[in-house]
Amino acid sequence: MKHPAGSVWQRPERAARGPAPEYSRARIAAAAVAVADAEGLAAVSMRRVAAEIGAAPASLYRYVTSRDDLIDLMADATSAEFDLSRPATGEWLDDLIRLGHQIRGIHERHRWLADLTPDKVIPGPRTLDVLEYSLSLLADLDAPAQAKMEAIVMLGAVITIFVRNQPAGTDSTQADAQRRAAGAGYLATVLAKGEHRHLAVAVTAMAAAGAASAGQDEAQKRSAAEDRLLRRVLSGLLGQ
Amino acid sequence: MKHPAGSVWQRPERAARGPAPEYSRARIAAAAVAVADAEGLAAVSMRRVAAEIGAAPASLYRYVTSRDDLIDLMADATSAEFDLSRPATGEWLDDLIRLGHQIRGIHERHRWLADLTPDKVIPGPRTLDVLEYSLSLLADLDAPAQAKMEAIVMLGAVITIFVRNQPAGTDSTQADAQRRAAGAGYLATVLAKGEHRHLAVAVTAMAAAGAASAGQDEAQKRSAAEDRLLRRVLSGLLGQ
DNA sequence: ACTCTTTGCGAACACTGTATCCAGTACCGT
DNA sequence: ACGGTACTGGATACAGTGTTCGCAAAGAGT
Repeated sequence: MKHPAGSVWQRPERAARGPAPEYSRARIAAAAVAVADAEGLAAVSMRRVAAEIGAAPASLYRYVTSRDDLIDLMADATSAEFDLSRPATGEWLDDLIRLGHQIRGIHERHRWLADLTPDKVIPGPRTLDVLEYSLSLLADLDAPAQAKMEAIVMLGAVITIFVRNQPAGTDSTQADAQRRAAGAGYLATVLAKGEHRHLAVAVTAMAAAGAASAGQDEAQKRSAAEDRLLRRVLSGLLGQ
Repeated sequence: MKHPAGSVWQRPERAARGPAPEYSRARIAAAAVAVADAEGLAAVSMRRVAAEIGAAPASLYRYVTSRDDLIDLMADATSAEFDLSRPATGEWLDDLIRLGHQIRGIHERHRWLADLTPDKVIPGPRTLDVLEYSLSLLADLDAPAQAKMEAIVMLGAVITIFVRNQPAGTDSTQADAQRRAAGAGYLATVLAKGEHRHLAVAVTAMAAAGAASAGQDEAQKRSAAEDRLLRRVLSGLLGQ
């Protein structure tokens, strides 16, 4: 066999025989996360991460069978930032919203998470713990297990949308910002032609709302609006 | 200036002077879409698309300034497949669901659409037409324009999730399927350890539902379940 | 007919992920 | 104690990738 089968998580981190590894998955993942936080997911190349920890590029493949594996490691590393200690309060919607706030915080710390395709990442142990915790918040709710799962997936998806539509603190990559601006420019020229009546009013409405939330405590208003939207979606999915 | 500024859509397709272009954006986009349909988005490289239309790799850059531009072209090309002729019926929820069915159909024909990051693609003219049409379906509904926009974005996002969680007809790439299987394997070993009670019941429930929809007319049931979920989400967002 | 702009393209650059091979090392079973 | 074994880190190489540059040819406008 060429590669030891299965995901990163099934392979033992340390081999039975042979010299002690010089690095570790955790250290590699941390380095990769740091690079992604600072320069975006595209900057996370095997060579870059290897250089960051002082290793040769090919050495990483002793810890990881592919770049996808590395990204699995990164994703699970962020899942470790959840606080899963707070038990269910009995108000499942509030609990879910609170969980949403955690997700949002983590997404803001690691904006590259929004670039991941959720179902291409193999969930690691910490991610599965988060999933278990999320479901535990809904344990007392009388709903089919499938609906609960859907609601949790939805929670993540909606928050991803929130984060994406939020102007990045330090604007992602310069090229990305340029593309965004180009898109806005084209939209303006199309709207100026006068067709697209409904789109025009929607765009101006959204622009007004965006300008309103430019202030600092206006960010709270935006957050409140997001909470309201989340409540609607979740209670639409799970509510009676 | 190095590059003519702005998105693909603002630049004129044909230059005023000089020889007539040998190819066209439409033809390039069509070739790229064909490649993506058959072999996935990763197979869409400049060299590949160029070869497909019988051009040299560097020639594509006369029509497109980057691969991102090419993908903009591809995305907008799929938007042309919408039927925007059917006017609003007065039942906005039904109209939205019908629109959802169109989205779903297009996503099934072009599974790579699920790999796109929606807000990194600059919407082209056809996509803006679809947006205008979508909003027109909600014209008579008394709701803030922003909420309507959110609902439409949500509609697309939910359907993307549907499509992703659907076993691909001809399974995407072989490597992708292998990773999926690896993930399932790891999940099984974790669940076997006995912790993750809630996750265990959820997973078995989803597996049972998945097995049930293996049959042919059982696919209709799944579709019905999706419609129900969509209705809940949308009426949760826009309903009174 | 002449000029200019634009086209198509060969070649090259700076990357990327990854496989292969090799020397050295530390454990295991004897 | 000591092979043999299984591992480690790494140098090198390969097949791709997106993209740029410079240049010959060719069509449109004057």
